[in-house]
Amino acid sequence: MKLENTKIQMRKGVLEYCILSIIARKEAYASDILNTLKGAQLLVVEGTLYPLLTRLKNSGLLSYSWQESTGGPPRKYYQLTELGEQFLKELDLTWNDLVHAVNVTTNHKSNDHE
Amino acid sequence: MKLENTKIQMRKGVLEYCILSIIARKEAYASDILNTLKGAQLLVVEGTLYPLLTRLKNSGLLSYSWQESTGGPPRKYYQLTELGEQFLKELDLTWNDLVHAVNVTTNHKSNDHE
DNA sequence: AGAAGGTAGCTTGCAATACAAAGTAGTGTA
DNA sequence: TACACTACTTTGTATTGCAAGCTACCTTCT
Repeated sequence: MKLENTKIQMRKGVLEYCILSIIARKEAYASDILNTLKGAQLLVVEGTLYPLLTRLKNSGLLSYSWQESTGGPPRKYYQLTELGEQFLKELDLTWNDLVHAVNVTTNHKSNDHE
Repeated sequence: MKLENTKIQMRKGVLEYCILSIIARKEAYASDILNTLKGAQLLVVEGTLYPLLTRLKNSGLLSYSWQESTGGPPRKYYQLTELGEQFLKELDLTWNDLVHAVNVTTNHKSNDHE
């Protein structure tokens, strides 16, 4: 039972929420998102992100537009749709419920300040 | 994109942590565990719990003993092994890290008091 | 004694998602 | 043109929760 695997499993299911939040703040393309996640110690790889972005787009939560980059290939910038913003609000509540439920179950004292 | 599905996905990966925590406090059998989880608004079904308990036992984190019940069939009570207790300590940290990372990413203000 | 009801444990097929790895494509520079 | 870098995409694999169905034990009722 690898701790690293447990981290991966715990990460499952919350990435959607994180990614929608990142995009909600400011339209972003994949590398932006990966770097923001990395900055928060959430290490995610392309093979995860791209299919996820596609799923969110196909579900109507995201839209995208192509934009020229300053010196490389064009980039696919994503924005939240109206539906996406609504959904994100639900996810805020859902996440909060989950944290509360887990902390109650584990009798966990959160050190989180925010 | 169903919100209910998102809840399920978010739940994945944290149940192991919750279950180990419940058992760490006091040895328990499956229905105990299900009821405790239900009490914390974590609805889990037998099809999830039994394979999970088996996996944890096979990984050396849990041990079990059969005990007579007061009026029904015998029960399988689980306890944490030494290894299980060590692992749970790691999970405490891991969970805390994840909550922090997600809250940072989502700019989430936790309403959790604990 | 047998049936019914309740409790307890178990398994399997399916769906969803993260990872690892490999590949394609556009732009700029040597 | 070839190479390096950036950006996007896809696929096979592994893991885990859910839904559904099943077996088995104990007690009570007929």
